Amino acid sequence: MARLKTADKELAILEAASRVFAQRPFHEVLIDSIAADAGIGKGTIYRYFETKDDLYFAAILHVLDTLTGALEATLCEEMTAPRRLETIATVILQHFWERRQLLVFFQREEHFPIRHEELATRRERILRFVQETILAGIERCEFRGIDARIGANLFLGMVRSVNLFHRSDDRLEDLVAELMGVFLSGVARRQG
Amino acid sequence: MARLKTADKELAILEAASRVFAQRPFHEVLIDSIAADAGIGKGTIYRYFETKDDLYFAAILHVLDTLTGALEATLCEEMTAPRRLETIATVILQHFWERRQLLVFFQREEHFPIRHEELATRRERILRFVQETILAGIERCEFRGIDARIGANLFLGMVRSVNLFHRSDDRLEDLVAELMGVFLSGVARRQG
DNA sequence: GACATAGAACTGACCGGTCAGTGTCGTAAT
DNA sequence: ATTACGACACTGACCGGTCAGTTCTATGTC
Repeated sequence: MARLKTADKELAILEAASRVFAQRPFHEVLIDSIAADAGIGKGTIYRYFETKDDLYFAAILHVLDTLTGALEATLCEEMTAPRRLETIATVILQHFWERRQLLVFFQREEHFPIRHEELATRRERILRFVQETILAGIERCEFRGIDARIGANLFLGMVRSVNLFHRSDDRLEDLVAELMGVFLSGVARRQG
Repeated sequence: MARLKTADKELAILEAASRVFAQRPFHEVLIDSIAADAGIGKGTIYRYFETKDDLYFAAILHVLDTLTGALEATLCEEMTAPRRLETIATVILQHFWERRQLLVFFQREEHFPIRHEELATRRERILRFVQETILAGIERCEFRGIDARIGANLFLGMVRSVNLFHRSDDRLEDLVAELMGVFLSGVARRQG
């Protein structure tokens, strides 16, 4: 293997780790598998990460940061609130579509109560994209006055759920459309 | 400890296991802790369950089955579709309110692809409560014509999310109300 | 007396983490 | 251009602790 710059190698390890950790629960993942996946020696991993826990944790942060980056890149332009939410949902799901196992990282925090703070910050950042969009929507009278924090969490809950139920022949855009339909209009039949 | 009938003891082990497994990830849970929590000897556990994996798995099924039972018990009487959904949300969240860590069991399935079938059946049963309610709602013209399967999953996604974001001073009924508001009416401001 | 249990003591597979040995690179002296 | 050297990244066989699972004895319980 060609020699990599340090930063590149760390990234390669993180990528490998998130691939492997996404597929099996922590205790079934061998450091050797991650090393193999990254195409490097086991010992090298320990030059970059103190322990298996550290690596796991760093992998989660890596995934969340990548997602945040993708969101930031897409959301810079001006849009209506509904359009913006649709974009968020699409970016999140697209980001995980091929490697959708990674989406479990969204949900695993509870198991690491010690580092909960650090993770909460990352989650918070993603949540805030949604929350601020909802707030803006309310101000611009596109949305009715709901609790933006709760609304944002409910929205992300729906996005997450897509990961659990979608079938291989479902098309991303259809699912997003259905999600947006429910979130914007609800399921109740309009009176009259 | 007083002698228990076999069935009772198996139940006691399952209760203890779900308590303990709910608090820490699999690899941090010692069989000894479960035995201690159940107030029985370690050896006895192995009279009822083959391996740690088996026990873990049985604990998940136990939790899901208990929930299903609670749902069945509550949903026997006739209700409107929205009322029925509200009841489902309340029962699920109430069921996990004090021991909400257990809800992670909902989400861990993916990591056990081997037994995925068995778990999928249990999940399916809970999903069906929602799905059938939605279908009935559509038939009775209480709901507009959405894809009931997708709708049910989105609904459960929201319910699940409540578990992740609620704060200690949030009141269950308020959260359910907000959830139902979004699911029934959406967040968009009604025109006119 | 037959059987279930507690729980301590035991065994050994397993795997996280280490480190001595092996490249690989940059530099500089010739 | 060639050689030599110091620094350090990398490797993977190996070590040692941990804990799932077993066994066994004392202690009930029926």
